[in-house]
Amino acid sequence: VARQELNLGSRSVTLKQVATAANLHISTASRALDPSKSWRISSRTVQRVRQAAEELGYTPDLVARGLKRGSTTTIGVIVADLENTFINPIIRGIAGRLERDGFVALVAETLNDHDRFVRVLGHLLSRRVDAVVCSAASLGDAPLLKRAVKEGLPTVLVVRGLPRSGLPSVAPDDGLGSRIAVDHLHALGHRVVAQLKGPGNISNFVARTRAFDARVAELSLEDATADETAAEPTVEEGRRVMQLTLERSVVRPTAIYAQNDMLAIGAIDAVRAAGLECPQDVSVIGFNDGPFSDHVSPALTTIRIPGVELGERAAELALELIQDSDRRFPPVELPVSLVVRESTMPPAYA
Amino acid sequence: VARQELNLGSRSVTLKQVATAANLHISTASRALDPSKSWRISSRTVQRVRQAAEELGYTPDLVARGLKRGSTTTIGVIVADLENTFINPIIRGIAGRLERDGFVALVAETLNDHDRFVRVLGHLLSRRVDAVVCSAASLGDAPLLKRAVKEGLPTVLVVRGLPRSGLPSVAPDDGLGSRIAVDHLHALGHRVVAQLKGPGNISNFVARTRAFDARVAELSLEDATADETAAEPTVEEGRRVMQLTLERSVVRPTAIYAQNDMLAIGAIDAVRAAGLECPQDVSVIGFNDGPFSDHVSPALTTIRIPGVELGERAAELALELIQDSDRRFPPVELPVSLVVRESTMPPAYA
DNA sequence: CTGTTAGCGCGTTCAT
DNA sequence: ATGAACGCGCTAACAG
Repeated sequence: VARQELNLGSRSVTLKQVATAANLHISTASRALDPSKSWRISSRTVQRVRQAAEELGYTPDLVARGLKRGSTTTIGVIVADLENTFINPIIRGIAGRLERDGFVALVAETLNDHDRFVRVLGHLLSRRVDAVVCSAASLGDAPLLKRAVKEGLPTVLVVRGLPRSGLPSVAPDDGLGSRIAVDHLHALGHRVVAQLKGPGNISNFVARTRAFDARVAELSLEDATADETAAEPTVEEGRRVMQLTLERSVVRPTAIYAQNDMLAIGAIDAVRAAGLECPQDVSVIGFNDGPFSDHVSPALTTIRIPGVELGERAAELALELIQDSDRRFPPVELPVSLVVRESTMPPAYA
Repeated sequence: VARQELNLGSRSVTLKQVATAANLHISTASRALDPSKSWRISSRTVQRVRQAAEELGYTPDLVARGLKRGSTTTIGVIVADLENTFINPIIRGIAGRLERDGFVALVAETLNDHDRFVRVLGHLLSRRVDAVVCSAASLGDAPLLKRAVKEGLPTVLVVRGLPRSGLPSVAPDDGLGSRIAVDHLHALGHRVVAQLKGPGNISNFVARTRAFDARVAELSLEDATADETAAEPTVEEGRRVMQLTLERSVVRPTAIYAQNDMLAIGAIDAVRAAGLECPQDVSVIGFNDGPFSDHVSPALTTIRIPGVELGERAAELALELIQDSDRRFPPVELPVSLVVRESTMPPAYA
């Protein structure tokens, strides 16, 4: 019994050995073991082969199969930064969806460095991955990725889209998120707001900025946003830019729209460092609702993106593209939603 | 220039084509491109081959190479749960170290399910990974992993060791961590303490429990630990067990040793739910110092494990094992350290 | 239904 | 210093 559960298959047992053990030709064994071919084989033979395989502990060599078939049932996943925990749900979603089809994810990191991006992509190409799902695209990366597509590598963007590139993408509805955020602050009574902008070379932040500006104008709110932009979407940068916002604004905003949770957390730090309180003096709303956003202090009001689903949908597209690489998919935008917690409240004067 | 940067190599360009373009035999081209063989080739020829490869955009087919060489420069990484953000630094460490040697990590998840573990391991075997780094081992898993070793798959454990299994491992010094934690609470003046135990089938929690018990006895502290153990190291379970601890203890502990940060966060929730305050009424110390532990409320006092380094060292061992699979490594224990933040303070009566 | 043959792309003998 | 030939393990024609 225990013996059975531990049966992993032997690396060294080859299909030929199975065939020999079953007194059959290797290709018969091959077909017997392939569910899509075994109907051509007498069921008695199939049984015989299966049993021989079982007894010897045969494991198909996926490398050899990959060479022969020209496909590896592997897809490359390119992420910007593995320490950025909000991508965990994305990876989970991708891996989960892939598993159902027997695919596996090869995860590689770019650290937002373009040279690394090029190298990583080349490496994945070299590994003959069947497709790539990329959540690390910066705005200048379209030509690079299109080059990969031209090489016959199906490519799907996730989270970070590349507008007007024609590349299939699955991204959160950033415009909607900004509008929901601004509306929330407006409804609470805030009249002077500011945003903490993420890097301008990432589509999501551009879209969030634009939609925020538009909504703020529509609602005739006062915009106290600083000129400075966060160089990276990190806690440190959030702290830095928030400090600048506080120092330089002629009239202090009572609410901050941070373009992601990291920036929001940094902003809250800066608020405290300035001797103020969040949310009493300054409300802060974030974006993403990553792990822990509900446990920071104060619990973060934020825009939730459906992380796992983004990953799943992206993997799904990749899988379909593998089947038919000529298919075209319009960009997918998944809805986001408001999660109200403790970091926002009506302004003091309301 | 831009053209150059985008040069990813063509999937379809084969070594043979390069050889033909250079008017050479394929095996000469092969040697010319292999740094460890190219010294046998006239440098003029090497140049010629390199140039041809460059111009055609040749990319070595790592699948074919893998089949031929019998190794894939790929190592499998088995983790319990991708959503558990404290493994991010581990993965980062592993991937970072591997990259230096041109290796790549194939990440797979077990969800702490034994059947999945078996399947995952079999799959990695099938993919012919050159080694496995596993941070998902439960106490019963030694036979399974040893089976893999017997199949010729170098295996190293990271974070979660398997004592007396003989399997190489790189883990935090859990005993030290417990002692540091208890000493910290003791130094603050606490006399009645309790621990929140993680699952008993994971070596780290067992070791932490044992060392805690020993230290508490040495210092003659009163132990108000509940019988109940967390079924998983999660916030929810921390909440549940802490509630039980509060309800059932005859004399309420003034300080809690949570065996990881998740449990600690849950414990703090439960403290609040009971109408108490952390740290004023109950101090809480955690373990791991994962991402965000410094931003929860109150900022968590905890035992820091060197996540990235654990990953790096584990990858290092795996790499060495690949070179010489007969090598034996004694278990490595990396030191942990106390990080004092806001969740601990002297007891009210001190 | 089953056996035969021919490679996938590459590295490594063994010759020359 | 280079070429020829073989085979890694598997699958996909093409027989029969």
